[in-house]
Formats: sequence, C-alpha cells, structure tokens
Amino acid sequence: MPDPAVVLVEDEPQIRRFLRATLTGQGYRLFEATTGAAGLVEVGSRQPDVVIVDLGLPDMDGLDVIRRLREWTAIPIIVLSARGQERDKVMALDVGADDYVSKPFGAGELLARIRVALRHAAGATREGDETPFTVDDLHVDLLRRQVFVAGKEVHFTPIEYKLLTTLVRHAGRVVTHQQLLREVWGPAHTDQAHYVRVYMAHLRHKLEAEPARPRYLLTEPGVGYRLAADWSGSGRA
Amino acid sequence: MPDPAVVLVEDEPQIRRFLRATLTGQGYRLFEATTGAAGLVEVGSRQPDVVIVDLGLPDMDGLDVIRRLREWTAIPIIVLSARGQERDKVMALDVGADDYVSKPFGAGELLARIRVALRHAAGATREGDETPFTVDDLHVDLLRRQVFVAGKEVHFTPIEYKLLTTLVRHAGRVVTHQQLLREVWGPAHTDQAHYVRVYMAHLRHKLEAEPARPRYLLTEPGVGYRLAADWSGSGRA
DNA sequence: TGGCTTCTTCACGCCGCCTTTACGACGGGA
DNA sequence: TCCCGTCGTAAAGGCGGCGTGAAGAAGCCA
Repeated sequence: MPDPAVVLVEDEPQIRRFLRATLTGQGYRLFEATTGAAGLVEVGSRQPDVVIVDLGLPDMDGLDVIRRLREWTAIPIIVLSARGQERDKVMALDVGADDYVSKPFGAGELLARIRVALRHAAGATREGDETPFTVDDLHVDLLRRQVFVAGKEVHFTPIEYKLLTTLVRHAGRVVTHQQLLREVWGPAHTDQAHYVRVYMAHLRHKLEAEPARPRYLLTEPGVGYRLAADWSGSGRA
Repeated sequence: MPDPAVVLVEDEPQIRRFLRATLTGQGYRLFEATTGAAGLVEVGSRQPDVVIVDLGLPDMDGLDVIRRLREWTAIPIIVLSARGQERDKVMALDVGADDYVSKPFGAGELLARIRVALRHAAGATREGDETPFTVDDLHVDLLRRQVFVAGKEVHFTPIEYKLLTTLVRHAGRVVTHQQLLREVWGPAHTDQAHYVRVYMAHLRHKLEAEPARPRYLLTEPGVGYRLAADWSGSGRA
C-alpha cells in the first residue's frame, strides 16, 4: 500500500492543526474539510482509506454525515466527539461509524485505532495479494502454488518449490547462497552449500529447455543465483 | 444469521454476571471462560462471532491471549480493561484487538460496539460465498448441504462434509494440513495429521471413480491437499 | 438395552523426497 | 603445468509421508 489517505472532517482549527501534525508525521496523506458538506465532497473525490469525523460540525449533524456516507461506501469511519455520553456513542456506532473516540484523546490511541481500521480494510480487499509471476515461458502462481512451463503444469517437491519461490520473490536480483539456505532450509543449515547446487540442478531439469545453458536460473559465480526477470532475449544465444 | 455467539473471557464474577444478563437478554448465545487458557479452548471449539477479553486475567497476559488467537483466526476481539492508559490501548489494538473499552463502561456502549464487530464480520464473510460449486461430475451445494456425484446424491458424515466444504471454499488453491485440522477439528488438534489422511480416503471413496487415481482431491506432497477447480482434462491420461 | 453410525487410533507397506557422497568440468593463480 | 576452489551432475540409502484396512471407543436412536 502507498501512504494511506485520510479525510478529516473537523471545524476546530486547533484540533485540525494537532491532527495534521500527528498524521502527516506518520506518513499519512491528509485531506481536510471544515464542514459536513465539504467533507462529503472530499470523501467522494479522494476515496480515502479512513474518514475521521467530528460530531460537532457547524452546518449539519455529524450523524447525518455518517448516514450519507454509508449510503454508498464502507470506508471505515472514526468519530471524534467532545460528548462522551453513552447514547451519543451508541447512536453514532449504530448509524454506521466503526469507532468512537472521546475528546480529549491521545495521539497514540487515535493512531492505533486508525491502524485497526486499515487492517480491516486490508482484510476485506486482500487476496489479490500474491500476483502471479511470468517471464517468457515460465509462469509461477504463488497463490495456487502452481508452476507452468510453456503452458504445461510442472510438479515440484516442497524444497524445490520453496527454492523457486524464494528466487521469484527476488526476481532480477542476486540471491546469495547464504540467503537461500537460510530461507529454504532454515538458519541451522547455512553451511551446507551443496544443498543449493543439487536442488538448482533439479529446478533446471524441470523448467529449462537446455539445463546446461539456463535462460531463467542464472549462476552468479562466487555469490549465488539470480532468476532472470525481464526476458529480453539477451545473454548467450 | 441465527443468534450470534459470544465468548467472554473474564475472571471477575460480578462483571460476568452483569454481562451474562446484558448479552443473553439481547439474544446472544454466551459462552464463558474464567482463564486465558480456557478462553483459547472455548474460542476454538465454539467458533463464536465475537470474543470479549478482559486484559487482567489470573493465569496469563491478556495480550498473549489476543496474540494466540490471531495466529489462526480473524474473529473480532473486543478488549475490556480496568487500565485506561493510552499505552495499554495501543498495545492491545496493535497485537490484534479490534476495539478497546475501559472500565467502567455502559452496557449500551458495549452492545453497540459488538454490533459494529458483527457488521464487520458479516461484510468479511460475504463474497458470493454460498454459490454452488461444480467441477466436471462433482456438484456441491453449500446452501442445501447436498453433494452430487455424476448426478447422484451422496451422503457425508459431519466431519467428511466439513472437510469437503473447507476444500471447496479454497477450490484450486492448496490447503495445508494445519489449515484443514484447524478448520475441521479445531485448533486443539493441529498435531493429529493422520486424521486428515483417514478422512481424505473416505472422501475419495465416496466421490472419486478411481480412489487410487484421484481427479478432484489432489495430494500436494509435504504440504496439504487441493480440490481441482478447473477441470481441463489435464494430468495423467 | 441393542444395534447402528461415526469418530478415533493403530499398524503396515509403498513410494517419493531429502540427504549425502563421489566425480568430472571449468577457470584462476602460483 | 599443476593445484585448488567452485559448480554441475548422477546415484544410493534412509527416512518420513501417504494411503489403506481394520478394530476399538463413543455417541445416537429406537
């Protein structure tokens, strides 16, 4: 995720200043509105990851802002309020707010509750997570745990697969023997350099047309191995 | 949804009594535990819709309870605590809690926050979930709880059915032994790997034409199992 | 209570995977 | 030219995972 975006709907200047410092300091992109009407527009145009709404706005009831937002979006809404009465909380939460923080509040708590909101949003949209990797005739689908070479599925043993995916996750960059041993066999086996040699041979047999002249699994002598990322027809022909 | 289930992990008797009256009065099914260890077991066996945890438990740190739960489930967790310090809140929220309510609290507020949690859970589990699943000659109807093989209905025992539907819900992707054990037998049985073997054999006998050469229930050696999602006639011919 | 289904547990045989070892090819340095 | 380290390859042995049958234990219903 790039820097998360937050829309803040708040009329009191000093709280705006406080939150601006807090949020931008943590790397959030912040968009501010001082009225409910402007807040609705801002949320619509920015499509932020979180909305923070003060209940005590000059032009309209904060509860109405929440209701209007909930007509079309599920973006997490955190309510700020000077009123700590229970019935205020219940009403705000029941019309669609996800959290309610009473003033005065600490920056740390608000930030933590924003993180919770982002976590929820991430959980909802997840699963486009591990995007498939493709170079030339090689296709690796991390999510399905399937590998295709020239369109045909190829089977891999657990260690083979782990080794391959380790290289895929660092595609284009050199991965040292140490790194491979640590990530595939575990930190207790970083001295067994020959493991990597043996298994690299297995991989090449399964996915290179000419194992002796590899196009994907390249040796970086004295250092480690590298998975070709951008197949431009380069290299030894 | 039937009556939502809540697991309450709380050692103080009077708060338990108070919440029991409040929650059962609102139609919730309530399961109680007075220690962290018992709470973990209870959540595993009941698979509730919400968990309420008191941070001040006699046997283990409440934060550890949250961490242990988050290793395998995303069930909403609401923290109760006598400590209202900001750093307590931040830590609890950051290890995986979804909300934090300081004592003393009102019944209305807690109920409202439970409703928020249920709303989130409902949104998360949706996703075209209950649509019937079909590959080739296999047809699974989650809603009717019926399974057809080559047009004929086949009967399954509870565990068989749960195992099958777990695979269906992840169709096409590998499901690890751990995952299957957790979701079918509960997190207390993740070390009984042979259960899966035995029941996979049952499933294959009931829905594979040649149990010895499965077309649907594929073994992913060393990892787990996979239900074939796109039957392309591929594989061993 | 008896009979039925279902779940748990165990033992056995097979096959595949991991580990280990050995050897040959290649290249750089003395 | 010889030596040595790195790399690739092949093969063998042991171990563990997997599938299977079957029997005991635990419910469930009549």
